[in-house]
Amino acid sequence: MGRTGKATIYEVAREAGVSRQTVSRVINNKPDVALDTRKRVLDIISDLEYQPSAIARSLSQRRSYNFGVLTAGLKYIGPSTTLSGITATAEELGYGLLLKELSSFSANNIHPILIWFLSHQVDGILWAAPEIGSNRDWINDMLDEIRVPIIFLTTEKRDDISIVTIDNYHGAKMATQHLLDLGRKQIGHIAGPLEWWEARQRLKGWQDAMRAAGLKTEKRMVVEGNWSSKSGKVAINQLLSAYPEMDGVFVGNDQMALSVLQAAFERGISIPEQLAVVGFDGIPESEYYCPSLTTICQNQHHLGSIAVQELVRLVDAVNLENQKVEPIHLAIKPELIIRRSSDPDISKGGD
Amino acid sequence: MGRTGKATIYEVAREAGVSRQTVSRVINNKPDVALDTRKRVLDIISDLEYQPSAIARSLSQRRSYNFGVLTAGLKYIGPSTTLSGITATAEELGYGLLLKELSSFSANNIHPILIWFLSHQVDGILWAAPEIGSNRDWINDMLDEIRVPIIFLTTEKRDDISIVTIDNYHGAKMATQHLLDLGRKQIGHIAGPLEWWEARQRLKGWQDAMRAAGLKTEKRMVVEGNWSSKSGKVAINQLLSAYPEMDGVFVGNDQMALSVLQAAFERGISIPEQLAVVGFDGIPESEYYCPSLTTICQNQHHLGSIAVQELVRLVDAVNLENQKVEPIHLAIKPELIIRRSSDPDISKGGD
DNA sequence: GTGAAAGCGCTAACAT
DNA sequence: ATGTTAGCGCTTTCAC
Repeated sequence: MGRTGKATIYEVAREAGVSRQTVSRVINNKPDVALDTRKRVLDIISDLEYQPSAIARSLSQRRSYNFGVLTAGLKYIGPSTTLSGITATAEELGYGLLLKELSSFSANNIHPILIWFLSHQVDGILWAAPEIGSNRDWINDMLDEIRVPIIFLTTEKRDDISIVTIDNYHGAKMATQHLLDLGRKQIGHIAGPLEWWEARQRLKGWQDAMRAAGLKTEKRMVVEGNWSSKSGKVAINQLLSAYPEMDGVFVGNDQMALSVLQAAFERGISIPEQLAVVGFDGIPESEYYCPSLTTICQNQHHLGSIAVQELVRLVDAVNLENQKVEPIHLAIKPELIIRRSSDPDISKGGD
Repeated sequence: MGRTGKATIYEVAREAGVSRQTVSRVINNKPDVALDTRKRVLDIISDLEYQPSAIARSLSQRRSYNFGVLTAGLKYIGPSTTLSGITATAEELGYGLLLKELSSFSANNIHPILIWFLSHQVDGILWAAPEIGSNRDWINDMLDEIRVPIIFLTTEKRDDISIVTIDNYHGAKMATQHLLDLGRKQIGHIAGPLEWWEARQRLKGWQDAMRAAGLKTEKRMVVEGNWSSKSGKVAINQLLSAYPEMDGVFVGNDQMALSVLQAAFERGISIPEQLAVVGFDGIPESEYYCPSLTTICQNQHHLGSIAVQELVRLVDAVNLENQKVEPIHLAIKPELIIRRSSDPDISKGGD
């Protein structure tokens, strides 16, 4: 008949000879509708190709069954993989998603985004942009303006908010310890941009692992990159000059590690014999580098998925049980994947 | 005062001693409000921390200023880069985004997604999932159910829908022609999964360029991969056996090309001297491969951006000028980036 | 089991 | 320049 979405609950009620509430009960699968009434209504609904308006429902019910998601740096594989985990799990649990992306990582005009989410009656918010510089400062001022549960990903621990993150510190320690276990003692580090909390955690993990092994960490052993392969190339060249006796290097991410391999190749440095390399992230390509890359694998898809699950729990707690829940703090442990760039005994490449 | 979002237009009207309509005029920046009335209302608004409800506005206005975006494969860099272009331009042009991701590329349960978008009063839809197998078949049945403008990305041309895409065919011809210009005559191809329209276009570009050069294309010169580095490794090994005289290869994407370089390295095949390699995509890392990779660069961020711009044009045309517009067909030309994997005269690596 | 009335928060179309 | 009326399409509450 009329095109989908044209019919309203009122038409259905009229055609079925019942009231709008009865139709409402049917479409929401509520009890207290006689079996044959329900059937009659369902028939009319399919006849009329009736589709309830989510907007009207949101207005009346004062909730939308949607979450607001704030992301940043979608063109990088990490954030987009996390988002992918978010979409999959939200779908599974019956929630839709409103998406905003920060135009720059350190953008500070947070208020309009929050307002936009809230004005759309989101049931909860996922703050999936990384913590950089002072881009979490707004929390102090605005936390109580937010009337819905909110979960922050990849954020330094604080007691007043819920956080789900990867344990970067632990991952970095594992990476460094792996190099130490291989007998390396001159271990450098190419850090991510230290404005990033994650980069600082990884640096700290390297430092603490070195110190725990009785080795000292000097300034010249660390160079800061910006996650890009390009910056990695600059960094490794600088590091090789400043720290020529280096026999192992923990690189802040796999992209920068790629450039370390390229530089070594160009200079005739053999990997892993002369220089053992460990990356961080575990991107799929890392297995196909020359040589394949030892790395700390963080499952960012899982991160997003867990975050949604926890957010749903918070929302349910508030709505169903009407109880305020304690903030959640989860840190997912990453995993060491040993490949040829650190261990010569590993077979040559992916196959 | 009350927490943000608590106050309604009614409270503001009462406090300011005007009607709701006047408040509405103020918040929508409409004319016909006296300067001092406007000021008084604005003061009350900021006193009460009033925030209009986007939901109520959507219901009443029968539009939401939001677009529905369907994506797929966010964990891959292509789709997520496109999404990034979409978010940036949507933000710029004043639109919000409702996001859905297909759980698998070839998923066929499209109807619920469409219904979900429409029930949320989206002003338009961006279909940003790639065309694979028969996953566009639904268009025939459902196109007239969709009451809003819709733009398809990366879709084979058809006259009844609007399409914005990269010109894959042209890119593949450029890649192959580049190898021909270098004097190579034995040129193989590692294709993407041929279920994908893009993969078929790239295959066709290779074929046509070869034929135009008077060279014949045989079955054994082509191996099908699935875009992953892993599949690329299998493919290049197979190709080297079936087509040993090969002196150039056009690889369907950069990830698979990475494995070609790894395989060549392991077998002692020198690149580009013995085998010239061209990839497709132009991912940032490709510059840092060993050796750096010649590739066809497609600007997917721009693709997403253009798609949004065109969608806004369609929406405006319908709303403002109330005119039906002809479907749009745009094909963005990709760009050849020459690096060391095809041309030995190029300097060594990124620096 | 079912229905009537009131309302969610806003805007379009008309008054004045 | 401002106000009134009547919705937008649904759900909640309470009555029957």
